[in-house]
Amino acid sequence: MLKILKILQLHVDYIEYEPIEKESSIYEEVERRRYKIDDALLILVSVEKDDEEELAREVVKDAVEFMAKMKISKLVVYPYAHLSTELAPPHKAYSIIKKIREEALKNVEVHSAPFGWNKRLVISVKGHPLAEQLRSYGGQASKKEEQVSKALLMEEKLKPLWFILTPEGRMVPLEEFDFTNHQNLEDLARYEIAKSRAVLEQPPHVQLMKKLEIADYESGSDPGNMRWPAKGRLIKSLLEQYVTEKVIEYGGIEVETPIMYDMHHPSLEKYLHRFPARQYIIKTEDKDYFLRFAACFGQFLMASDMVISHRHLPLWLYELTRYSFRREKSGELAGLRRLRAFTMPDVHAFCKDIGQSKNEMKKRLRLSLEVLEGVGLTKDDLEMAIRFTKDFYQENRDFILELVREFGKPVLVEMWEEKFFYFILKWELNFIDSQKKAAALSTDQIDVENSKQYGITFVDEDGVKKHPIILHCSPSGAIERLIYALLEKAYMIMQRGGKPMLPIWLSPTQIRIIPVAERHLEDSIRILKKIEEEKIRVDIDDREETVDKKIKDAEVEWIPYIVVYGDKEKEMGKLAVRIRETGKIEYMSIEELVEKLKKDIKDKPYKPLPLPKYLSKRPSFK
RNA sequence: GCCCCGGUAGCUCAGCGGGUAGAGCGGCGGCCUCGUAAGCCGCAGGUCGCGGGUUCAAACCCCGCCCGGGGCUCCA
Repeated sequence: MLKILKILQLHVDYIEYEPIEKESSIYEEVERRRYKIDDALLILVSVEKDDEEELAREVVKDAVEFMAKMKISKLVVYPYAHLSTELAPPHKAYSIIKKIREEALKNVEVHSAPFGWNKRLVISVKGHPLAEQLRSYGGQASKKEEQVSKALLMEEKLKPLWFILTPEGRMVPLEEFDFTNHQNLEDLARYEIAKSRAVLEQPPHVQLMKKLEIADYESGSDPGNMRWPAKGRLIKSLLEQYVTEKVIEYGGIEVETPIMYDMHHPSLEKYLHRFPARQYIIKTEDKDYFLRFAACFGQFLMASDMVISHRHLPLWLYELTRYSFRREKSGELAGLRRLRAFTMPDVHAFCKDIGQSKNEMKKRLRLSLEVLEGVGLTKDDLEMAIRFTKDFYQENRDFILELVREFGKPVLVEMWEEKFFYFILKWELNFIDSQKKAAALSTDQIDVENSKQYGITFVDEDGVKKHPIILHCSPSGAIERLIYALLEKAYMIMQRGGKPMLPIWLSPTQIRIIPVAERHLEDSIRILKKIEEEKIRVDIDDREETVDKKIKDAEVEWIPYIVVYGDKEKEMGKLAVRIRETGKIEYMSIEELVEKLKKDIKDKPYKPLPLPKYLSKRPSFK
């Protein structure tokens, strides 16, 4: 059994203590009053039985280094017995604490809380990730320092192994894989492991989302909560509808659940504590609530009240959350890539056993690939990552390989020695953006714990109540992130000299009609009405501007089809259609144009244009 | 949360060794009725992110805060 000196190290806004009464046979003389120290590093020291005095130097060295890094000038040494059940005798503890103080005094301003007293203690810990750390010193190596931060405790134990798994079934250690022709996969691996970044400019999609009037920041709200003007709302709404339709097509059952939950609900409390991310908290007179950060709670609470038979399984419950909230640290927010309020389609599959869950997972990967493809992202735009435990891999090699084959390209593998969250396997499809950053879109995972936590059961063939296995899948990832990916993709096309555009079914205006002169307006309106009847979003630039100007404005809006209508067309009985994709002008009848568009759109959802059809009547959201 | 960069007209930005604000685009008005990426002329429009300080004087210097970006950290 190795003994280590335990220290809880806290970066505090302030600490305030007041000696109340003597508590130990050994104590220091001290004036009984309130002591307050601002902006300091507080070390709560607990000395255990076999701790050595030499450790004091190490403790101080470590603290001083940290203080220099964080620009903290004051150190508060606070004897704190409560970190251990095997305390050293008071005289020994006191001498080690004195030693720490002496060592520290050589380098920094030291404040010492008195030893041997019961004290009233008030602290305010700063909110950054390094503000709270449990440190241990000593042990056999006498050096190995351990950094554990609350909910992430488990993660420390975990030493992931990285591989690339090819569709042929080769499991290649990362450093041995030849990334030629797999640039994006290499970028993903680097992003996941090395976390290398060297970008200074703002993500390109941010400028595009503003310019195209899709989304913008809203300073009147919390950062990471966007505003969505008409065109953005339309695109988002179409995507929401599309994903929902696809899930229902695959057998999903759509439900809706509340966006806020009781902080102290027994099932939720446990789950909440396993999540390091911070929540939005809503305080009311009698209770505190948190805003959901996923659809899980509502669906699990619902499922726990359902009467489910093995005959009903697999059962897919689906909800599209508008919104899910995560109060991400401010420095992590980025345009539409990472938000504090986001729209998340989430479909859970309740399965009878592992066999069934594997089967469902394969279907869901197919669903996800279909959804992303429908949105305009192909496998060339995506890289897959799979994470699983060693045990699961050894027992399920074939299954894992099937997933890789479905994707059809080598994938990044992260293998854990042991399970640490609630899932044993998880895959994601990642988009690599123009800055080489990876963002997860679709994902699915096998959860073997939560049905117990939430008391979700089904009655099996043998009449026994059992806990199902739960799959958590978002077939598209956050809708906002989908838009981010589309805009980043368009930007990359632009960089290569191509013309950026959105998929035609998502383009707010699909056809713009430009009358050459005022006398062509009447005919143009007739054409507009005819096209509109076919459920196509069409508008008309009736402003008093030159044709050139109107063309330019339509191009800047990425409108896929621009129709110029003047004397020539009137005479010919055909439309001059400028096609964005090819850059060519083709002559065709209204019917031919409609036909062409319908071919583009296929079975994708349609919504009418939520803006005035006459550009002269249309305000700008800029 | 910390470190770095930025915030000036609706938008994009210039001005910043201190001396009471500029351009282009957009908007409005007028002329032009126009043929596939910006027609011409004129006008209006600004608490210089917010608050405090230094100064005879602050967009400019100092402090605090807010918003955006990047990095660190993290991503259930």
